[in-house]
Amino acid sequence: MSKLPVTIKVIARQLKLSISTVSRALQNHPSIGLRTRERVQALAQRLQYIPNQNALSLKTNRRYTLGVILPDLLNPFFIQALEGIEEIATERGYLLTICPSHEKVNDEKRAVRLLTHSRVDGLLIAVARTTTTYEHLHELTALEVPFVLMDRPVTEVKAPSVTCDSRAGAEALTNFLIEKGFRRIAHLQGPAELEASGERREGFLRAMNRHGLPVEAGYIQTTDLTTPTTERATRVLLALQPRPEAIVAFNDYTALDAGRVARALGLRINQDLALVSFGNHPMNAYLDCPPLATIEQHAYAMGAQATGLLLRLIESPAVAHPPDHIRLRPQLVINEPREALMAG
Amino acid sequence: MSKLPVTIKVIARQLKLSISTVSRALQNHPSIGLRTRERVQALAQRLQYIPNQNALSLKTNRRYTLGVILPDLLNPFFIQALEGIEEIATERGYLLTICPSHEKVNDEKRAVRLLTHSRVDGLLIAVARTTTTYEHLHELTALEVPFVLMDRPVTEVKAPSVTCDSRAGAEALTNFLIEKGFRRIAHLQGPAELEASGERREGFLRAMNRHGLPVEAGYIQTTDLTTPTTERATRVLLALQPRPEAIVAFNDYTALDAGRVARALGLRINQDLALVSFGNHPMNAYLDCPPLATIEQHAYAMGAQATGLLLRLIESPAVAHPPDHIRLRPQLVINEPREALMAG
DNA sequence: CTGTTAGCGCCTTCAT
DNA sequence: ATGAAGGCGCTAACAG
Repeated sequence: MSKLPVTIKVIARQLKLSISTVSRALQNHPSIGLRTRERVQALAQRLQYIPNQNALSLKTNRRYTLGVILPDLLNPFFIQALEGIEEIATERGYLLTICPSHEKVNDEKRAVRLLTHSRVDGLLIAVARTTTTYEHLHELTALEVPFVLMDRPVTEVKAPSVTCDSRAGAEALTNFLIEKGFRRIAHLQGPAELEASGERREGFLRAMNRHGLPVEAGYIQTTDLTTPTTERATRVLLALQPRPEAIVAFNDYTALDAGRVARALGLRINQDLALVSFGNHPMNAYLDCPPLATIEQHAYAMGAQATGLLLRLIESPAVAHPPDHIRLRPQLVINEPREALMAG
Repeated sequence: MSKLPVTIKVIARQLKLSISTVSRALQNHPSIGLRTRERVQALAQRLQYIPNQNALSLKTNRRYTLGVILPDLLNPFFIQALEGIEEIATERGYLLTICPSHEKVNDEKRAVRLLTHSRVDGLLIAVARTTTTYEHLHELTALEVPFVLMDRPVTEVKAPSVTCDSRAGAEALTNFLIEKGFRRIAHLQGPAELEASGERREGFLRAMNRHGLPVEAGYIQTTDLTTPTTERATRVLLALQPRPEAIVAFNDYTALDAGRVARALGLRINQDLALVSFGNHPMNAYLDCPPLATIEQHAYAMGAQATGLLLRLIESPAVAHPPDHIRLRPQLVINEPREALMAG
């Protein structure tokens, strides 16, 4: 019932030419007569000939496709990264096969396996939060499948990476608060399994130390990034004596959750309690009371650079690449209070 | 320099077996001796043999990959759809190749071409806002490439589709306002090129008519969905005499932009002016003043159902499929005022 | 200028 | 129970 596929063989038969002549004609090979070439191309056009990528790939071992493993598509950070990836990949003629890992190691391992089997030319991976064993990545190394790690650094794995310096970001946020005159600054840190949690805490502590400011007992609370936990942690912070004047939150969501709790307790945000955070979440633009400052981590640039790196690995495997580690400089973004806009 | 790939040929040579024996052994073909099978599988394991999907695809004409063309990845609606797609695709063993069209016809056409060439098994497409010619889709039909349209209905193209009944949604929103006691209700409609714009306006008008309510002159304003235009349109609406008591906005962003303008003019949201909208945007959960009500369009379900449909087309092409058109029932979501949470 | 041949990796008759 | 041969669609020497 289904139409038989149009191949160069079909074209050759119809034109009473050999298969190779047709092949060359389609590639504008110089040795083919103009006359013949035109006949071939005309028929190919008419028959809507489409070269079979599977056959080409079989020969060249190239799919012109990159595999992308991302932990969470609902997180705009990774979507922005994806956009950066897409920009470069498209520009270079590559397609993207995307696998969400849902922050689960198992899904991540499955994705690595599937993508390897499907013979993508290389992989871009932001490891899941729960990934603590790395055989699947070591296996990629063993198989010599090029891959680049993004966002979440994995010191244990020898592979190029593009990450953002969380420590510097946290330090910048804290400095910002200190310069604004805040002294009793607390930190809502992320879960231990995220390397970023430790880095941000370090940045926070460093800024405090450098300014000779003490971190009061209990001023560092932990959240697993779910709303209830963040709310609980915030209540703990705000019940401390003396009460913190400002909080460096793990990310924008954390800051919002904390802000809600604070207001429920009757505190005025940015007066009684200042909040700063990580992420520069697009939704901030729509909030009446976004975090006072937030850190832009350049997800887009991260994706783009990782893709550039990967394509270099793929397209010139001859060169011995010292495992590149690109470290992006985070950027402090100060959110203008909404009042400015109200005036307009 | 690069390791030569492990193929069944390599295994055969090492084991002094024929290629076909190895092939069969790996597939647990019954006619292979247990002893041989074990030796083959053991070596394959040790050598990290990975079957070459390109070779398989060449024979079977199956990539176990679906192409997905989405207009805008930064729009959570499409990401939710993507999650639905991914759920079903993964469950059925398919990978996804994703191409953003950035709401541009040209990117969309390019994507269709690339995906067709790469021989994906089928396509899921939400057409770009600017798509008004459909040769690229008709071509898919001609090539007998299975595809399913999502979200944005294209009456001109004969293909299965999964969409959400925008008209019913707008009607529900308007009814909600009327039941709340609002009478002077305005509408901020979307751009003409979106079929959804017309549908939502119709739903709005129908609800008004059914309740015998007039739509005052100028009570329908248009926005291209950018913030400045929405702000301008809102100013126009709010300058009208009599001033609208409520606005049915095209989507949540529109409602937020409108709300900001209203407050800048000194109006109290949900008292002097009620706002309802489309989208059930996740950010609503973090807003102090989300739209009073919004329409959930079941992006996730849409993606999942479209994928189910597509896989049916792919896996049983024999059956003559009457072009299915699944129409999802939109759902009215009433946003609780934030005060409730403040109490907690 | 064009045709013949071989081969990419794998599966699948058909022989043995 | 195993091997040999052909073919999926295409390209690229190698012949003429």
